This record gives sequence, structure tokens and C-alpha cells, in this order.
Amino acid sequence: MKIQQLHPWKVSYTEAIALQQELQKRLILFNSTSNFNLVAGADVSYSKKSSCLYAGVVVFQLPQLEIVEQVCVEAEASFPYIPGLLTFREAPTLLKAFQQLQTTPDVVLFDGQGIAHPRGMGLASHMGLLLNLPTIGCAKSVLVGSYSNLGIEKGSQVPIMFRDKIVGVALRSRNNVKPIFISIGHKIDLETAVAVVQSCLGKFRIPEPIRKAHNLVNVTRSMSENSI
DNA sequence: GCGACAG
DNA sequence: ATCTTGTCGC
Repeated sequence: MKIQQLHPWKVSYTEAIALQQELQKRLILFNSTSNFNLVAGADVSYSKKSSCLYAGVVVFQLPQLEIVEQVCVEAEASFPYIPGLLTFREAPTLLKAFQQLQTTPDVVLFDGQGIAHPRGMGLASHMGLLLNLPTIGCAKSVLVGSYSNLGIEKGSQVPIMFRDKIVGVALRSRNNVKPIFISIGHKIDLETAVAVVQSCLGKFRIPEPIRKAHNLVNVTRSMSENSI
């Protein structure tokens, strides 16, 4: 894929926050298409002993959920992990992976938040602008907001509220497990985002595209570390 | 000031 | 996220 640079990544914390506030205004919070058959999942793996990041993207074809392409790249971490600024740590490496992708997905799932973020600009939203693609945030825990109790059955869902607005949905992805937290990234609406995630559920809590991307980056990192 | 805090 | 063994449960 061709990726355009919107801004530099070597920025201070203050500049990073200013960028999020500025870019947030550009988000499109509704569907720009109705075709979501090519779904990609992206994830990043860290190394404790080398400051290396591994980013992977796996593209699935729906409704069969079969893999059509996958890529994995390695790069140096250049920004620390700070809650609210995850994008500045992971995006540069993720973009490098998307650059090598031959397929252009219809939508991309990210392991983190979309607009369910202090400044409405989580990883999935930021990546959506950079890739100019529909994106969905699919996090394993909450960053901002709160939600009421939801049923223990697969499919149960309740809205995540933040500053009196619905910023996402807590979704029970299988019976009796902790929910996953869906928020829109860019160019998609919440109802569609939840439907896309549900169509990507296999027999695990985490949607297949993200789960496979997670496996890919971990296997790649493990091989890389054991060949030293 | 105190507690919370994606990965 | 990473490090890390066994162990409880479907």
C-alpha cells in the first residue's frame, strides 16, 4: 500500500497531544462504503531486551475467514508507552508493515482504541487517517469511559459512555469471558463496526484477524531472538 | 493532591 | 506489552 506522511513522528509529548487534537477534527464518523469483505487485523509485539518492535498485518476474506495475505516487519522503538499516546509508539512500525502489503483491505481492526480515547484519537482512528481506510478499535481493556453490566452470553453488548457520549461498545465475544471493547476508528459507524467484529469471531475471545496478527508478530519475534 | 491509565 | 511454571477448567 501507498502511505502518505501526515506529520513527523519524532515529536515531544506536548506536540503529540497537539497533533491528536488537530487530527481528531478530520475523522469521518460514518460509513464511506458498504463493502467490508476484506478485513485486516494488525498487532505489535515488543521485545524487552532489544527495543525492537514487530508489527504484523493479516488480511482475511469474509465470510469464509480465510487468510489472503500477511506481512510482518521489524523496527526500533522511538517513543515510550504512555497511556493516550500509544499511536506514537506503534504507528511508525505498523505503517512500515502496511507499506509492504499488496492487498488493500476494506477495513482494518487494531488492538487498541478508536475514538474511545481522551482526545477522541486512539490508535485505530489515527491509523485510519494515515491509511485513508475504514478502521475499528478492538481493545482488551478500557482506556476511558464506563459501561454497565452486560449479559454473560456471547453477543451481549452495552454502550461505553464517556462525557455523556457513546464512544464504543463492550461486547461479549464468547460465553463467560471478559468483554472486548469496540470503538470506531475512521470512516465507519459503530453499528457496522460491531457487526464486522462479530463476523470475525472464531472460537476465541479475540477476533481472528487480530489474533492471527498477534500470533504472527510473536512467532517472528521469537525466531528473531533465538537466532542471536 | 489522588487515582486511573489501550499496549 | 514483557518475564515466567504450574495448574484449574471446558
